[in-house]
Amino acid sequence: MAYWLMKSEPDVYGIEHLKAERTTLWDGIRNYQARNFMRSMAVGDQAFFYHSNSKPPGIVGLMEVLETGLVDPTQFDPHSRYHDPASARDNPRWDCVRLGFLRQFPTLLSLETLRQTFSPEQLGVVRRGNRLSILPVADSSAQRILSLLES
DNA sequence: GCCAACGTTGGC
DNA sequence: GCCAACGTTGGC
Repeated sequence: MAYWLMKSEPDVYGIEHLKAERTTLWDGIRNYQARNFMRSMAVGDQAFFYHSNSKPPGIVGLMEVLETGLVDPTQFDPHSRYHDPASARDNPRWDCVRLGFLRQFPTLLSLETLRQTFSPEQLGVVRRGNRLSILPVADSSAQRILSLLES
């Protein structure tokens, strides 16, 4: 079982939304590197939910990968901000995964604390200017994050 | 609002 | 294939 970190702006889609919905399609990813990380996800993997563009930014919860290799429907929706006219229905460019709510942490684990704990090599999200919205998290880092949240 | 750190696009 | 221009993310 692998760990991931997935960013979302809480105003757009936050942990509260997922808690209410129970599961969600993680669509709208339009970055090839992030897409490829999604493609390497397996059912049963877990992902930290990271609130970006919020005060303060940080990890707020934990999700579970329920389904993989799903076609992202928003690429074919002309009314969606994620519409991609260059993507063909018989050869979709973008896909997504279905995630399930596991838990919301009682406290937020801030980016500042993450920076104090991890180097950019250990945890990509702490690197300044990292725009990737989906990142792998090493097992040891995931355990460290979980232990920080317990204390 | 600024800017770092990219990714994308398009002319050549 | 190179590279300048431009766009986006996201912290501060």
